[in-house]
Amino acid sequence: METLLSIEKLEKVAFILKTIAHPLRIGIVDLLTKHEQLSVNEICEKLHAEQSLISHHLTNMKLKGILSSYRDGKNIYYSLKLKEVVKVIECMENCQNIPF
Amino acid sequence: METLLSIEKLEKVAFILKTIAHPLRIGIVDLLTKHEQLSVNEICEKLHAEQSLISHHLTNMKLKGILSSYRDGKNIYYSLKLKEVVKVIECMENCQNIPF
DNA sequence: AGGATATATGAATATAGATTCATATTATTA
DNA sequence: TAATAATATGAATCTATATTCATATATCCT
Repeated sequence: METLLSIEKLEKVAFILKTIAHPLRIGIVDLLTKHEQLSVNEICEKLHAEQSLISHHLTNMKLKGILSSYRDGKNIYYSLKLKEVVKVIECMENCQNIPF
Repeated sequence: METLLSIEKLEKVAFILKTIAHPLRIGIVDLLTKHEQLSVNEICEKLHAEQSLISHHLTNMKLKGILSSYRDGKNIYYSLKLKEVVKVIECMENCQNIPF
């Protein structure tokens, strides 16, 4: 296949992009660029979303290497592990030509 | 909601990311950064994929403002319209820390 | 006009992802 | 140790997306 990217790399890139390509998950990344770390509850409140739903998304993003977490007492704090995703969002954020 | 991004913007960003977050579609964008324009058949061959499947993806990406196309005789040539998406892919491409 | 080539389209199916709900787990505190 | 708070988990459901297949459309060539 005559591409810059190997099939393997295509899939890796797609994998990461898919993992963030969702309004709530972008919201999570966005929050964690501004807040170093946040508890699940804080994220739920800030995004006005259900605990269970946010938890599923967080678990998933952690599993895929985008977030990390640690427990402190009753709370679990999440933070950004794969910092590169911020660039992706900034990139889109500054995009004037979004077609709508 | 206390985020950098408004809900509206979160959704726009997610919309674009979702539109490229797929191995074949990343392959298409990647090809079109190197080739100014390509016919459907050329894309099919380079990506080793079925005409109909590629056509669906192309139509979809065009609909969402990422690609444009023109007909020349029997062929239809596609090219990149929303150049910003290239940056997104480059960004991921140069990412050493992809967790796998 | 008829055949060949390139592409698009639509319906059917298959697959994956998101959301909800009920409940489990872990830690804290009275 | 019982009650509460924070989070996770799993199954069920809902929704969206991808793929395939058959066929339609457009253009070109003879």
